[in-house]
Amino acid sequence: MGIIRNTKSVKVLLNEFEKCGGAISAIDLITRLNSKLNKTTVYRVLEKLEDDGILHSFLNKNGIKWYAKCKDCSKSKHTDVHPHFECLNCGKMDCLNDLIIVPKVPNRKIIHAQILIQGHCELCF
Amino acid sequence: MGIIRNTKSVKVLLNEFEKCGGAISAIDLITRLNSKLNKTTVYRVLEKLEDDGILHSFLNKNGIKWYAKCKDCSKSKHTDVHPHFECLNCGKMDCLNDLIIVPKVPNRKIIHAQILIQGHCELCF
DNA sequence: ATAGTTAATGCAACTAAGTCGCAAATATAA
DNA sequence: TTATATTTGCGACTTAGTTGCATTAACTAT
Repeated sequence: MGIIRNTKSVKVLLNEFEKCGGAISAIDLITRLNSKLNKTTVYRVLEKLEDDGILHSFLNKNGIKWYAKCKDCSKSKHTDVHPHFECLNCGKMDCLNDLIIVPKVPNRKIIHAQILIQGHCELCF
Repeated sequence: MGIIRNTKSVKVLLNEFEKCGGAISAIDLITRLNSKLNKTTVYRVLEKLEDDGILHSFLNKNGIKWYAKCKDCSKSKHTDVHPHFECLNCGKMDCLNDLIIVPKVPNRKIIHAQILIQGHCELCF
């Protein structure tokens, strides 16, 4: 999988992340780009960009999918395991820089971890 | 909110958690109990049991809602903030006992945190 | 540059988890 | 036992995300 061709859709989507700088939900992207791209295309390109280590995805407290740019990930591994912060007031999502120490769990093999911290952001403080 | 009347639905649902001992997804409960309870009722009673601090809910990696019994929560506060472990092989979900130290985030008020650890469980090890 | 190949796109129809309104049933208090 | 208010079941609905397929566009080799 992963991005093979440098299409208009890929450019449009990456540009959106460039402009905004932070995380964006899939549905929000679909709304914003609905004159330029089809819903299905948005979902498919996001998936590929994630496979390629360019974006990473995570869910908010309602199970809605969000995407943000990766810092140091590649096709082979997503090393970038950081917590996400969800503002319960305005709904904004941020990637936090802190690395999380995932506790060892006896008799279990840990592959990945997702940490969602909820509260009020700088603006809604 | 919260449970007011001691109805059949409440007993049936709590009994299911008693039998199983662990976490159960809402859809799984609906399937298991579909001869006894209506889908809407299941969702509504689960919500009330959560309000009452008897159950807590969390999402798996696909955004599917799971419920499990609380240990020391009440109507007024859900203190029980522990990580959940999702087996990527068999789909089982477990509550882990470890308490997680949520990192402080400058300029933000932290209200809650959700930690989902993914990997292989004891059986799928 | 051009034609041929293969991947990407758009569209419409679909899936599935979860929600809502309302009438009927049932638990509790008086 | 009756009155009242909550709970339940049902059907219809909502919405994020997926699928199949025909069309279009990007890349490759000539």
